[in-house]
Amino acid sequence: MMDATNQLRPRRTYHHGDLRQALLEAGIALARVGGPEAVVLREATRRASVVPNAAYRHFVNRDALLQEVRAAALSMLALAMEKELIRQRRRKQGKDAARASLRAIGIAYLRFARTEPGLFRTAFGFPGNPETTTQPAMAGKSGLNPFQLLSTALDELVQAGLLPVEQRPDAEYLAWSAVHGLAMLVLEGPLRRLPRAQVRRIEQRLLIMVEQGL
Amino acid sequence: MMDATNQLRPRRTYHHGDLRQALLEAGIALARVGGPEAVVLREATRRASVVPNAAYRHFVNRDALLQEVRAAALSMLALAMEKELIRQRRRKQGKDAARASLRAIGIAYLRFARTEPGLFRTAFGFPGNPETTTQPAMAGKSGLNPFQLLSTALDELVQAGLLPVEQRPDAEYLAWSAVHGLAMLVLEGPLRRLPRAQVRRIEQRLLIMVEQGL
DNA sequence: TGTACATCAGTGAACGCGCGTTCACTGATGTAC
DNA sequence: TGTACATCAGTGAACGCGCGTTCACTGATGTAC
Repeated sequence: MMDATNQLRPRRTYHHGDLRQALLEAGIALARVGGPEAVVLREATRRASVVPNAAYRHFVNRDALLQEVRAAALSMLALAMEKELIRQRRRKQGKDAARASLRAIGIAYLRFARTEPGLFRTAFGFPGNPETTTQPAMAGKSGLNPFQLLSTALDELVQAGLLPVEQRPDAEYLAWSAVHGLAMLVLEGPLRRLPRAQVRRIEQRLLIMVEQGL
Repeated sequence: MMDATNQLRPRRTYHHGDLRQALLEAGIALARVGGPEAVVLREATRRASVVPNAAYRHFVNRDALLQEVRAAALSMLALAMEKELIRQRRRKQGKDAARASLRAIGIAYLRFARTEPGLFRTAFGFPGNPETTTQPAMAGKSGLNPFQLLSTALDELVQAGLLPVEQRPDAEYLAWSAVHGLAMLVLEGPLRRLPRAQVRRIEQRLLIMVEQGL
């Protein structure tokens, strides 16, 4: 976060300095708390201590801002996945490492949904096809977005001989479905009120189910 | 649909006859086309040829109407599941029948999401805990709601010796997650643009994955 | 069987809400000479 | 180095939007005697 930029108090200068960035950060903060529908243009400008229509110097409309917030959320998830990949693969080789990769992706996804529900919903909770386009803003350090990281993990599984080549095509959709579904049910479905510990156990079992079932 | 009730043209009588039912049907029609957010009180009253506030004689507020629409959607899904159960279990016994039951639930769920996306989203696409409460309005002919039908199928699996008893608890959440996730990805996620045939193939594989993975 | 009256289910008019967005503007910045 | 002027990034005021919801009302229905 910038200090002089993304402020709530009135500016001294007439010009803001970096309004675009400030609006984006405000948008991310809003999404974090309330999901995509909370990304309200007027509120973002309020937080940047700027008049509502000033936003139009930097974004063609509200949706443009929202898309950038979404890209940022996807990028954060990619980063979290990369981190978990390193952690899970530590001291592992061959088949173990391959299994650890897929597991890491799943764990990071489910944890992101749990710890950042607003951003998760912003990333996935409304129509859009974020995963197929390759846009650096959605990626982590590796330059891969979450979907591509999953694909890579599955490729690894094939190379390690743990997934038959003929099962490889579209396998990301199977894995993704399971993990995404659980995330949604926990987030805003009937599993919302389940105790955290129970949810964690279900998560573990789900990941095993995917591994076995693929 | 009633004919004299749910009309678009002005009534002859001052009283409507069955406004409550007409509003509910209008609400379902709206949900069918545009999902939960399309269930707009004013539009429902318009369709019933009635002034907006007349709705308040029958529903305490918009949300009350929406909840009834949702219950109706869940009930329709339960009905579809019951139908598919009969179809899939035909001429099957023992283990085959048990497997067919789980399969039927999954198939019906995925088909409902595909053919009635608006109602599906109304049933599951927003916060709420519809599955745990036992409310007849959400149920099919058997009196069971979709979640309970899934539970029953899993019990059957245990009885047939296809699912270890110790794996039974919470198994519905695993199965549901997979199927729900795919439905969401197809409906408003990155799989939206996939050709129907490919989606069908993925659906088949997903159901197999669940069966194997449980 | 007829009338008086309470109850019910509609009407009519109006609110506030906060949003996204457009318009014509002005203060600040940076560049050419 | 100083000045004139174009460009840029903000301001100020206002819109229409359609919604959910409240209020005081009136026409129709059904019930008690």
